[in-house]
Amino acid sequence: MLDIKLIRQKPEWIKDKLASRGVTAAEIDELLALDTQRREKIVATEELKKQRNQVSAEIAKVKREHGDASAQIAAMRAVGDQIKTLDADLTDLDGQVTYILVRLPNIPADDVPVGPNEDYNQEVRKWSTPRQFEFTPQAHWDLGEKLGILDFERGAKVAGTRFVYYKGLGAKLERALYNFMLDEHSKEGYQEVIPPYLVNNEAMFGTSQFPKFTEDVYTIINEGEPLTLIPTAEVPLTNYYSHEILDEAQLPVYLTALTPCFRSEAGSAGRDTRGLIRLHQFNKVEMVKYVKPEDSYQELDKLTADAEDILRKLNLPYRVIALASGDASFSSAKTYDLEVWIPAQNTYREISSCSNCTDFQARRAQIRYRDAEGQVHLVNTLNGSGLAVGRTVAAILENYQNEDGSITIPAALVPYMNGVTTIPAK
RNA sequence: GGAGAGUUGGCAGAGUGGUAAUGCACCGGACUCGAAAUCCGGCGAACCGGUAAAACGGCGCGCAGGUUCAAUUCCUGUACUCUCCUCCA
Repeated sequence: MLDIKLIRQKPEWIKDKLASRGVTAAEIDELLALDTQRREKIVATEELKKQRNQVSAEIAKVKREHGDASAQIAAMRAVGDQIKTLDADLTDLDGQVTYILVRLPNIPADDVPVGPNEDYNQEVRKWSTPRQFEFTPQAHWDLGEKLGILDFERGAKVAGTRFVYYKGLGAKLERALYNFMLDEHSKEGYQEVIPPYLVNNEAMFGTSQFPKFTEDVYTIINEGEPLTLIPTAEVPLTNYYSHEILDEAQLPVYLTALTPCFRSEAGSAGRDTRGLIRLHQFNKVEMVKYVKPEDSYQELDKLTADAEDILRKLNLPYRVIALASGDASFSSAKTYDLEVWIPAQNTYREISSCSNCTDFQARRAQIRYRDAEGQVHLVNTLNGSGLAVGRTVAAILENYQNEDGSITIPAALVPYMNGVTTIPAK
């Protein structure tokens, strides 16, 4: 959520900044008009409330002295009615202001490429070079099925399309990967947590999946109370400190968690229908940071480096993309995507997204800190995948495949695989 | 699932229709070479409006409604915490 005061002060700047994110100038103008009305009502109602407070004090005094206050009481009855009417108007205007405000995306940082979609993304750097195969590399789903470590058919039978079973060394590879990732992040100072996988609407609002993106998630109703299966651990990790005021000395806070992620993938029909790239349920190791505002961009670089480090240690070629303003997520001011090389598709595919959400989520979720002078400020929040585990399995299967269909286990993972160095061909 | 108790400033903790005591902590001053102790004074969450900045005002006793001229106090609903019972991986 943006600061309404900032929108009041710099409306033209806001319009310009949000134009490439699909926000029209008319929306901002409407918001400001409603905000002006709202503040006029506030002044009017507070004036009456002041009057009521003063007269009520008089009434109290008269009553204490056993006098007659019926004239004042009658007057205040009328004032009370006026207040009631004004407050009702105010509630209505508040609702209208909030409706628009919570649907405005974050302001892109100054160095973010401006553009409406992914065509305007910029490659920042590339690491390593894709391997040259002396044979035609197979897709990971073919490898996985042949090796008996992935079973998409039974996933579909039992749950539906976009579900999978991992088996045997496939399941162990997934487990090895996330243990490896969590260990690496722990070394960098992230505290490992196991959060709830179901969250309430307030949490979904705090990280701004709600109210705009209700279609993308699975929500279950339990005795009338909705709970949503987390689409990412960002939700429970970032809401961990919601409605709290931290001490400045506590910052920065680094958290990491492995969780399953659940996404309805509404609107992605026909895309990545095979394999591990786009499933309704997948594991992801997430990193979340709470930092002071002045540190947030430096922390974003570190966060991105921490995600990259996993790919480097697995020796998987990747590139770093700076997302264009129109391609970044709703709450992000600046996002780097990491894309890993997928040989069978002859392209790079997203495996991590690292974002600085500045104070956007902190304002929604009311996450603040108190500085040495006792002043209260919003924290900045960041999140990044480190990494999407299923996609990492896909990348390993494809990049580490041998001509006979066997898979060499990356050296860094061998200790996590109990010494297994190869997934043998069948 | 059942029963009871609780939720008030950084902490502790009173109040119970007339508009939030008190203690500790914190800040300033006195005393002192300095400190402690003592004394005097002050500050009280967070938020909103207002202002050039102030002043000032509103709100504020878990949350949401209601009754009332007036609600921390009464009524209704609800969340969470604790204790006991019940059940359970």
